[in-house]
Amino acid sequence: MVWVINTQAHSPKVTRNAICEALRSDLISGKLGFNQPIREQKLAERFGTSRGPVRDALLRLTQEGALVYEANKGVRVIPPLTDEERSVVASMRLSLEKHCLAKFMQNMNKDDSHQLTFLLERLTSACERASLPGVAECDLALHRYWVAQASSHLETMWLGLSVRMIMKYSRLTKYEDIAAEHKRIVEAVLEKDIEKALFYLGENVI
Amino acid sequence: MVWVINTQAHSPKVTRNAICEALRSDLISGKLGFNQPIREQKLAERFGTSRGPVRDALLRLTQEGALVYEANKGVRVIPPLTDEERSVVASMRLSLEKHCLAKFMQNMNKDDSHQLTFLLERLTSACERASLPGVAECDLALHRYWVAQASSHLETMWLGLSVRMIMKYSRLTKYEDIAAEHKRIVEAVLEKDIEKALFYLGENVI
DNA sequence: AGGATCAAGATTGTTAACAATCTTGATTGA
DNA sequence: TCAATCAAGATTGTTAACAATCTTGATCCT
Repeated sequence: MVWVINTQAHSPKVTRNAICEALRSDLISGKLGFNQPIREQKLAERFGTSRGPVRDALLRLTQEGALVYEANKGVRVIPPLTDEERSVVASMRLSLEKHCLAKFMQNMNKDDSHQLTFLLERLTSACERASLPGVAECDLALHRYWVAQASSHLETMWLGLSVRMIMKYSRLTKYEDIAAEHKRIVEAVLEKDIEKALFYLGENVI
Repeated sequence: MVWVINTQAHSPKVTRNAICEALRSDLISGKLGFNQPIREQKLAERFGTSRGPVRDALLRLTQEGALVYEANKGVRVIPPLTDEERSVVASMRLSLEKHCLAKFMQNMNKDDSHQLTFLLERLTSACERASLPGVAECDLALHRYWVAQASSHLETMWLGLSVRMIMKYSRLTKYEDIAAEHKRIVEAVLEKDIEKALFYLGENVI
């Protein structure tokens, strides 16, 4: 995530996307409590735009599953998944991500390796700083990389699954474990050992 | 799906939803060709609203995966999934739907039975009429029923998976098979035979 | 006191106008 | 002829004003 929010009017292309990513980041890191209503006007002021683009972003996050919508009442943060729902979503995400990782490893080039190394370093450093928003975001960014490289079709689907999962879970895992788990995965990927990579991925995505 | 599209201004509450469902129906039934661009103004005229609600609906279908968006160029119908992608999506949908069907069968009441019978009849009749839009829609409506009853959280996710799948596939299956497959499933459900129901579901969702 | 009714404020829903961007096709120059 | 340039039209992006709906709290009646 390298988005820089532009409160000025210089690059209007990314406003919608930027609002969306910023809000998602807030949701993942738990800055917004469950069931808390989201007000369009507040966000419009925060991002220096009108309500239009804000509505676009909210609608998108709603469809992604991070927010729920009620007619004439706006959106609010979804209540957490039940354990049952969570396990279904996790198994879906795992099978999707295994497919993507395997496919990604077949076509991986030198630049991909550098990107992975970079993303892993970023995650490790966030874990050392013990910054929850940072960890959650870097974690997702790493996984997202190989999914996106494998299939842009599947990327949006993966996003929805992952955001829902991490909103419930990222509050109670140990930072050192996260860093170590991902180190194992990335090492296996760089060694082109598909079986090992998928195995460690399976341990990580629960 | 009992939505009645309101081109008049009398019940403005459902415009967004109505536009969304109508477009999805068009997409499923293949009225719009792959990669065909979708123009906001045309749709606004068709539904008798301004571009605002139309944009909302397009954005939602984009996130759902039926359309793709390019900055300043609007949306267009997604190109079909590759066979690889399709098999991943199918297995995700199957695991999601198996979970939901099992859960639904545990809590099923008398009204649910009637609904299922009704939806099955509707599907059968659509198959007899050999109307592709009708078959695709009734097929989805039946599956959607037990998913929605089991978990509204999972419903939106399921929709995205199913729409993508059916957009590629619904063009080349035999109508009699569809009716028969669903008859088997619903009968098993009404007999409360979970194993049998899940088995037939697995044969149907490919 | 307790509940119903109503009005004021807050919030979302819709619209139309305007701005920015892209596309298309004609024109120009070599 | 061919490519580059430019202008006109089409299309999307944004905005602000207005309409519809919901929420809140005060008032009134029993």
